[in-house]
Amino acid sequence: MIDIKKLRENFSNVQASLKKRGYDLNEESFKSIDEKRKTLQVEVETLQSDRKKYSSEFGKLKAADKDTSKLKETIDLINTDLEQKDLSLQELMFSLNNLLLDIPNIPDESVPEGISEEENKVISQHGSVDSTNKLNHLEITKKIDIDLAAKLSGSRFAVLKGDLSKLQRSLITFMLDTAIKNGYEEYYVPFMANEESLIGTGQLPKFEEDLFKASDKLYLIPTAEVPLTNLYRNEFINEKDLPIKLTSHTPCFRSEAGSYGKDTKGLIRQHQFEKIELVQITQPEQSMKCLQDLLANACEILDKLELPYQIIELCTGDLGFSSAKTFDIEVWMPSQNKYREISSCSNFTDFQARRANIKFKNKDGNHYAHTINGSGLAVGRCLIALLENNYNGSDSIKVPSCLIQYFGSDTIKIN
RNA sequence: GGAGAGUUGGCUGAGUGGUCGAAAGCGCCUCCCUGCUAAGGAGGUAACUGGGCAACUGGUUCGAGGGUUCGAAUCCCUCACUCUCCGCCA
Repeated sequence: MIDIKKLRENFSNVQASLKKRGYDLNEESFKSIDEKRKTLQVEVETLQSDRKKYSSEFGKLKAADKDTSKLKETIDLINTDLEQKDLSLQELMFSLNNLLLDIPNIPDESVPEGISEEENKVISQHGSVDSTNKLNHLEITKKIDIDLAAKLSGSRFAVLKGDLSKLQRSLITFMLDTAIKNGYEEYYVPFMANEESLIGTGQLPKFEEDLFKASDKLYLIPTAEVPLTNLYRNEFINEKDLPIKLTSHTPCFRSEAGSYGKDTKGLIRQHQFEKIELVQITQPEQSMKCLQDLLANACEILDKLELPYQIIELCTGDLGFSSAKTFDIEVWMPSQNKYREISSCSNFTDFQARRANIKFKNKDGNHYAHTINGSGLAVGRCLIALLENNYNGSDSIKVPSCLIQYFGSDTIKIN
C-alpha cells in the first residue's frame, strides 16, 4: 500500500511514477473522495467531541440530582446527526482504502523505464552456455512422469521417481544449508494462509484468481514469502535486531489462471512446485543494499551448481504489483535455447510493511520497515536446468560437486 | 466432538457504567550518582489518525462486529482466536 500522505502532498509526482509502470491513477476520483473525507471527518469529530463534553456534564447533573431533560435533548440531536454522518464517513473511508489497496508500488528512481519485458536490462551473464543438447527434460528422462500426475490430479502436475525425487530433495537441502550459512534463519511454516496474511504481502484482494482457495478462510500459499513475511505482521521490531533474515522451503501452489497454453510441457509451469524463499526485513536506508545481498545469495546457488545464468533488471512496465525494484535471475535452458526465470528478487520498500503493519523502533520513534525477498531458488526449474545442462547425451546426468554430499553419487542414471 | 477459562499498552498484569487511554511491575529513553560495569536515585515512555504554517488541538482504539445507555474496557448478543481437561487421532 502506498502512503496516502504522498498522494495528498505530491499527487502528480506519484501519478507520473506510476505512469512509468503503466498504471493510470485518476486524480479526480482520488481528490474528490479525499476532499469529501476531510470535510466529513472534521464534522464527525467535532460532533463526537461535543457529545463527550455534554455527556460528562450530564453525569455531573445526574450526580447533583438536577434536571437533565434539556441536556438530553441536545445530545439526542447530536447523536442523530452523528449517526448519519459517521455512516457516510465510513463508506468514504472504505472506498478510499479500496482505492489504495489497488494501487501498485511506486518504482524506484533507478529502475529503467519501459513498457514490457522487452525492455528489461541484462545486468550480467555467468558461465558459458552450451546448446548441443536439444532434448528437453521430459525427453531425457522418464523419471519425470506427467501422465501419472494427470491420473492423480490433472494437468500441470508432475510425479518424480527414484533418483529424480532424491535429486530434488538434495537440491532443497543444499539450498537451505546455503541460506543458513548466509545468515538466514530456517522456518517450517504452514502451507495455508488466511486472508489477512495474503493482503499483507499483496496477493489479495487484487489477485485472488491466481490462488487456490482451500476453504472459506484459507488459501494455499503461492510462495513462502507469504508466511515468512507475515511472521512479523503487526509486530514492532527492535532496530538492533535488523536486518531479519528468514528462509523456508515450502511447496508453492498457483492456479496459473490466464496462462493456458503457456509452458504446457513438463515441469516449467506447475500448479505445485518446491521453492526455497529468502526474506529480509530491514531499515529503509539499508534495503537496496539488502536487495543486492539477497540477490548475491541466490546467485551463489547457481554458481555452485555450475549452471549458466544471467541477471536482468526488470523495467518499470514489468515490475510486479508490490515491487519497487526487481532483479530476475534466469538460468540457461538448452532445449529452449534461452534463459528462463528461476528467481525473482525484489525490494518492496514499505509497501508490504504498510499493509502488514511491520514496524521497527528506534530513538526517533516507529517506522515502517522495508521488506525484500526472492527465491533461492525455484527447485523444479533448477532440476530441469541440471538435467538439460548436465546431460551426457546418452544415459546419465552429471551431479555437480556441491550436491554430491547430499545426493550420494556423482552421476544419475536417467532411465 | 464435549466441558470449562481467557483475549487490556513493547511485555507481564490490575480494572468500580462517568474522575480510565487505563494501576502496578518489567523493558526502554533522559538525567544524577559513584573510575568502568553492576546496583541505586529523579523524571519520561501506547498506537493510529484528523485539523493547523506553527505553537497547539481534536478523534479512534482494551480480540472483531453488533446492541443497551446521555455515556461502555466494564452490561447483553454474535463471531474469531488462545489455553486447560475429556474423547478421537498421525
